[in-house]
Amino acid sequence: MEVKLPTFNSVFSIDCVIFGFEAGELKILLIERNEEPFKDWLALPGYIVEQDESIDDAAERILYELTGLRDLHMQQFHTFGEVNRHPQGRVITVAYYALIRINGQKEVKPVTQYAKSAFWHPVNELPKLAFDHSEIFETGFNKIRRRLNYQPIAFELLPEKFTLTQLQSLYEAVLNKKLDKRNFRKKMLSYGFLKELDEKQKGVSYRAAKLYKFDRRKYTKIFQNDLNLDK
Amino acid sequence: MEVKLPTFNSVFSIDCVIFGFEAGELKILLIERNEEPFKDWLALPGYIVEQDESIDDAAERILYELTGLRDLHMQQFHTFGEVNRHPQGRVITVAYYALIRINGQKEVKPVTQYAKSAFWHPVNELPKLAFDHSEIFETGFNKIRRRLNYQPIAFELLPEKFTLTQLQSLYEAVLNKKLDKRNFRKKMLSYGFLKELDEKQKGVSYRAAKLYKFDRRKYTKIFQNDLNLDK
DNA sequence: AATATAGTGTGTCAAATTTACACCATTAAA
DNA sequence: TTTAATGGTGTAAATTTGACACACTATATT
Repeated sequence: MEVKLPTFNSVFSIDCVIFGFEAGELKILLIERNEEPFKDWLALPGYIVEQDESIDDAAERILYELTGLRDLHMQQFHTFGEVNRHPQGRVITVAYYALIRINGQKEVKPVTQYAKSAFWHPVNELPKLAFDHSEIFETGFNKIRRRLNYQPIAFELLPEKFTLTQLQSLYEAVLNKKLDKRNFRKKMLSYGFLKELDEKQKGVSYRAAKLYKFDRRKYTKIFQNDLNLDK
Repeated sequence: MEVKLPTFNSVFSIDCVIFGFEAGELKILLIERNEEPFKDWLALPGYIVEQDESIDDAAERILYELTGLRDLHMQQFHTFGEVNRHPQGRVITVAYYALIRINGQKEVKPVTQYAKSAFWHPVNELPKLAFDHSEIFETGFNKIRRRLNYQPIAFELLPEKFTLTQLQSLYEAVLNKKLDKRNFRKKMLSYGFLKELDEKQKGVSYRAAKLYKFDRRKYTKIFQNDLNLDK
């Protein structure tokens, strides 16, 4: 079949808002750009979509190239299509978010030349970012804030085994408000998808807390009747 | 500043899922295509974004050209970017929804040649649509289903003056389940953003119901502290 | 050994919200 | 006048939410 489509000079890109949680603080991944425009500026990891890859595939590839991270569960959340959002031409960008356990070991590091470096930065006190990336970040942050209450996204940010206090402080960081400890625990445990382990926290200089695991099978069993919330 | 961007043959389009409510049924706008590919098929109103218009502007323009409808409050909900979703090349599409009062008078009618006709079709019993439009519709329908509970979208579908029974049957059509009349009314009225009018329904052959209006000012006053849910 | 420190883990009651449930009232048409 | 169709209303039980304080435990310090 012949291709009859108009051949505009339209460019598509992906930008990623990758959240992590470390030392009680919510962080996102930023890169230092190594290309014009906005050379040397801080930006969200993002790049151009190739002709022969779906946008979901592109999101994974681009994140990998700019940060070395793979196999995240990325979720599209908004498309930004203002005419002048890119100084060099028409670029429409699809924004994705993902959540990840920050692992002290695993260094984030660009695989391509497009970025000089990649690093975690607390979401409070973010500097001004390249392009409209500050707006993209805000939109994404609002998105996960809302989803926290009806999607099990918190557990993607925590280590596999976590204490209820860690879980609570994550909720507090995302929602930006204090929660009541007893009510929080009562509620979380009442859902029935947290599995209490026989293990305790280690290396703390105070009474060690019990560790829990998120039981995804139970979760989906409990919520299988809910509407599909993705997309 | 020189344009250095790659010049891929990427095409952007917009597709619209326009909901209406008539005779107790939820409907969407379909067009009959007048162009290859999928000539003569039914499809969502959609077309290609121009170089010099934002995607939000494009959505309004395209909807107008294909259906004659203007000034709807359109809301982006998802971007579809599979490589082979369009048989003639790479086309990424941003999907929008809008809600509108179906007005017996106001005929929907294409302004361009791209569509032969435009018409309302019940969301149950939808035929197979062109491209991946069936999937786009499903995604959009799920979206408004969810939003119904925390955005005042129901009122965009109803006439300015409506009865509580009409409001309830709209909720039932969107959520696809029966609701309890007394509880529904109690709840709706308790919000305080419905204004009871001194008027009654006319032309019915049974006891006429009171008419109500949605008071948007009160609504925003009540919910101004909520998170911004757009985007 | 005693003590200080820091965070863990737990229960109850009041208030608010949600749910289930049925019958008389009104209007127009037959 | 009767029938058909829908409008409009209240209460009680169950569930959920929200407020609230203190004893326990493990380690580090003296």
